Amino acid sequence: MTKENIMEESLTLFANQGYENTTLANIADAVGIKKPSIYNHFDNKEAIFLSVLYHVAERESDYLISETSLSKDHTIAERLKHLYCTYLDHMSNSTEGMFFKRVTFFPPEDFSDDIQEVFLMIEKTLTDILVPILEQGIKEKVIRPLPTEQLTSAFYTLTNGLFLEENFYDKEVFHKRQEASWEVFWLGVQCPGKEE
Amino acid sequence: MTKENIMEESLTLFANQGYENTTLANIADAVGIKKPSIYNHFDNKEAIFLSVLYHVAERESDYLISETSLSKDHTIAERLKHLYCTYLDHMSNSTEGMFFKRVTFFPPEDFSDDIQEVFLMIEKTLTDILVPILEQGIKEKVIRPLPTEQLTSAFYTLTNGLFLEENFYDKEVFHKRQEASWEVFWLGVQCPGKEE
DNA sequence: CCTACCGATCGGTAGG
DNA sequence: CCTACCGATCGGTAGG
Repeated sequence: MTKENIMEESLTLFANQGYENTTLANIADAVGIKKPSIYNHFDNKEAIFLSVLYHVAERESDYLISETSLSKDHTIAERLKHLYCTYLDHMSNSTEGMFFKRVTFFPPEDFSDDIQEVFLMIEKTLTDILVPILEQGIKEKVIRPLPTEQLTSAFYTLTNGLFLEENFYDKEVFHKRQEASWEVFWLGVQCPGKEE
Repeated sequence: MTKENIMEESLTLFANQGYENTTLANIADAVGIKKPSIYNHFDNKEAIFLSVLYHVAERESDYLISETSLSKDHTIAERLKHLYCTYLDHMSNSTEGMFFKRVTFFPPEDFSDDIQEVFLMIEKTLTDILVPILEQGIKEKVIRPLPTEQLTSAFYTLTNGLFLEENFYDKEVFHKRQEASWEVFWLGVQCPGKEE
């Protein structure tokens, strides 16, 4: 029970301040115990981080699979847009998203191998959701017959770009950017002659 | 002279390790002086950061103006692509680029206002270069007649996305991503019926 | 520009 | 799960 509390509070602190700026005293305070009591549950600070990292990785994969997919009676455009919006909203507004952004973009040096492993795993989960939609879109002649690798690449660049921008614009401007960038992406990806 | 050395070495350390993980002892070692001597040139650690931040901001604006523009006897496509490639290459391979990436994505809390100011200033410099090219492109019917705000927005999202991806892919994969994402952007921005 | 030093805080330990 | 404590290191100061 206490162990789960330590992990939960550590996740929040790592997400908001980063690993290096979070002290064991911060964690103990958040949990409501004294600092040395943490050592009843974890060997050291690094062990807490790794435990949190792999736990979050699992939860994120589950989340992506269950929440970002849209049933097959929606159009390709709707399914792609839904994936885009849900993924962005999750990464912007959840503690897990913040944590994941931090550790992937500026990994604490000691853990860079573990973090890369987790990153590639989650990207693979997303790719597995994305590729069937794109292939279906190409088959229906809604999406240009470009290599799927190129299409997924452009999709990831789009979402990654908005991650960064989310830090600098207020909600309203960010939402305009999100829509504007999506529209240009969609124009690029759409089959010519199919514009609405 | 020593003051400039302190700023130069601090820039490198901040770029590679981040502000919080750089100690005054690190800086002093890199410069080749003892830690207290730093206080002959700066009031405290924060003053070093702000000094570096604004100095780099100026240099970056100058760089953008002088290096990313291409003379008017190139096509719109060439000028846009050149701006894109030059900007990305600079952000990926220079110490200044690394510094910017760090501070814009996870700003040290105490400086978030200053960092936002610098980010918006540099974005404005880039907008002033970008908008005339886009307007010319629309006039020549090479670029879709979308609002320039939407076109610049998509361009920034594209570069920001790659800006981050450069951190977690090797050079080869990154270069493929850079090309793939550009092509989709260009397809979205290009006037229909003008595809090469 | 240096030596010598400060109080605060870091991750972690001893011992109950 | 706690009190009491460790050596190392942090940003910063005194004084020359």
